[in-house]
Amino acid sequence: MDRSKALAALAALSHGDRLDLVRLLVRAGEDGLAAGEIARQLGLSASRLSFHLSALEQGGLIASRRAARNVIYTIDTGGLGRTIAYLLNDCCMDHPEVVACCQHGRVIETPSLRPASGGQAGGKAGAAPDLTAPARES
Amino acid sequence: MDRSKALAALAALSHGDRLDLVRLLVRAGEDGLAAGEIARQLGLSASRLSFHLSALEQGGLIASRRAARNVIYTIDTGGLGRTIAYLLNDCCMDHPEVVACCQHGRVIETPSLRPASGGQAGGKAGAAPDLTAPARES
DNA sequence: TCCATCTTTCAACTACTCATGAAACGTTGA
DNA sequence: TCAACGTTTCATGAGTAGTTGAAAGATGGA
Repeated sequence: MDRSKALAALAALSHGDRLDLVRLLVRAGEDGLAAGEIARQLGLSASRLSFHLSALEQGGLIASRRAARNVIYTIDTGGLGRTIAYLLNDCCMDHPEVVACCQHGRVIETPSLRPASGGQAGGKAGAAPDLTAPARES
Repeated sequence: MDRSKALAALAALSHGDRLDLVRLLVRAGEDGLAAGEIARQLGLSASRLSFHLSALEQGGLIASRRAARNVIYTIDTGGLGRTIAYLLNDCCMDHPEVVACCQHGRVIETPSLRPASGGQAGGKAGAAPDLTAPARES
């Protein structure tokens, strides 16, 4: 992932409404949600939502497809993952403490989430040392 | 990590100069770098650097300490890790594909995951997410 | 104490992002 | 083809971030 793309993605994520939007689309899974439905759930005007959606799409974080009269938006898990990977890999250069902190945030305390999937990526669990990891405070 | 803190951190990261600054401080490790040295290496004016530094400090991504005439800035690995963890955990809800992409991005070099569309998201697939499935093209 | 060095703060300006409502565009069904 | 619906784009104004140079604050050495 190149720098400008990562910057666009980060800029897109640094807004409360758009963070909510991402969360909503992650929950929605691959079915996605129509723009109107998103606007209803987040309480946004159509034009404002469209503005946010285009920011996220330009940042490579969501994708869209037309379905009849609706435009369905879905989360782009690849783009999201690459953005986070960019931070970890390119920016933080896999700094052990950052990675550990990150893993603790993920492994410990996984609340009752239901992103529609079975379980959370067991990826790597015990790998990380304690370090400073304040874990997430929720 | 609360939402407003995460937003401040993400906003701080969504600027090229500040991303370079983070990278520089990660490299510098816990010894950190003096503001003047940072300005020299990044080719920034003193006031502009100070502006960026305060944005990063406010976002909880760096810390500072005085050493004689210099102010030494160091990366806050905890803050950085918590920010990334917030994205993964709270926002993406540990979506298997995001996590996988993220892990691959770190270990290998971000394989060519299909951006959106194709995604066979763990959506409602039911079975455990095929974490190992996507990448691994080598 | 005075001066040199390093860093931050301030004021002014530009440019951009955000928010709002109206209009335009694309699609569907009659 | 026309009307209805869902969505995006446009025009406008307000607010905020970014940039620059000058001035002020903090520290150490003579």
